[in-house]
Amino acid sequence: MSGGSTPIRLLLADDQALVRGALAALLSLEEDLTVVAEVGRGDEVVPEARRSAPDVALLDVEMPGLDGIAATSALRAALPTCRVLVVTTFGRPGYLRRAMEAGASGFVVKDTPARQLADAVRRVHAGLRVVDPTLAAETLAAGVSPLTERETEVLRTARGGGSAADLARALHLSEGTVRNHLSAAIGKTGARNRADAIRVAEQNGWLLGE
Amino acid sequence: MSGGSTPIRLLLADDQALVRGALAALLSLEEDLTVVAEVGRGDEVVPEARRSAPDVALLDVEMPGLDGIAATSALRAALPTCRVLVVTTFGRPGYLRRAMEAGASGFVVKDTPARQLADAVRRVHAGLRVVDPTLAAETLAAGVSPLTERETEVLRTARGGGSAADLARALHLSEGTVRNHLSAAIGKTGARNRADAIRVAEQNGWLLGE
DNA sequence: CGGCTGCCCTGACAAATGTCACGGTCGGAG
DNA sequence: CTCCGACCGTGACATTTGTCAGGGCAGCCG
Repeated sequence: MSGGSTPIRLLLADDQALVRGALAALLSLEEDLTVVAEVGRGDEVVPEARRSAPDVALLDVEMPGLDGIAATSALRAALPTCRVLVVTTFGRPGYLRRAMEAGASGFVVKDTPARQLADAVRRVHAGLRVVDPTLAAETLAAGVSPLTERETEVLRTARGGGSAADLARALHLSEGTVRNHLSAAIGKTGARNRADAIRVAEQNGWLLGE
Repeated sequence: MSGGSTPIRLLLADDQALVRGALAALLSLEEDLTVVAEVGRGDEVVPEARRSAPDVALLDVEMPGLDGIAATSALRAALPTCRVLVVTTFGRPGYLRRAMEAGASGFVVKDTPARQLADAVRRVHAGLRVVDPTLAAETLAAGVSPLTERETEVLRTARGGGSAADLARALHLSEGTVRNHLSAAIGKTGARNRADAIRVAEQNGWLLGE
């Protein structure tokens, strides 16, 4: 199954040190895999990758410094030969789409059995694509974001919890305009509240780009 | 440091299979530790513990079926000799307090370096208490919940996102009363919104007891 | 060009949310 | 017993939020 030649070099990126170390232990059990680098922040991925030249990078989505998706783009641009496998905590439908668009070769949720991870790494290294089938179905169902640019921006700013007047000031808009965008977003997401709309949009990954 | 006699028997409970397996791999590297059981739901902890008789149980807080805190109580009641080490994703200040009240011997966040985990397990097994010092400080700062029982209940129900009228119907109260409790909670949490108050209360672990 | 669509912006209006003052009950302290 | 404080419950009131109709501006197609 795995040649006895040079092992696959791995970079791990996860903000939770315990999980990172545990994954390293798990993957190191495989003879054809070797962990050459570990980082805890998204903005450390590219510098560390330049130094250690991994074959495959395992990136978490939720990370400080830089989004896992953004880190994927940056890494693909900096080291095109390095494949990316995104390993995320919870399978927000839109994350998969964004990750693939950013150049990831695989997408795995942390619910999957541990034994499958090594196989996923090998498949990605071989140039194949790896996706959770059920998650892929959900992604197709969720579709692309129906929100317009302004609506997304307003909703994103509204996460902070300020009042409509605050948002208006922050975005240099009239208070009524802000409320109108919010209303449109509420309608499109099928929510009842502003808070509800934020939840739905976040769950679908429609608020990503920082 | 560790005697060559019988190893410490461990039970792992975490809803993310990948993390669970990775932790098992990490801990199995230690000669004096052995993982005898793994479960993915809170309500499977006690039955599985009865069967496998572990010395120490590592429980995540966020789990389906039964809260990690509640699982701690249940496990302490069922097998008093089994120590509990709570290993949680994010260190909500109030979680620590609740976990200790429920009978946990230790509380570790997943940000801690992987090498310390095995030591934490050994300390817990030896009858010592293990807590993250910075988290302990935060917990004291956050203090006990200032919310009254009704306020907590209303806030907890409000998480679903319904309108005040919905809450009133669900709780058999007047709509005005619901708004009043909400208002009190908003004041006590220092929030501006209902949504804000929910966030703050959740972050401090004041909404736990299901 | 004229018509059309889609997005952005805005103010007026209705509905919800948050605040306030008040009354009732229970338990402990003086 | 009486007072006092804490909690619960309620309605009236001001503020905020969500909805609606409509105007302005770009791009696209006939």
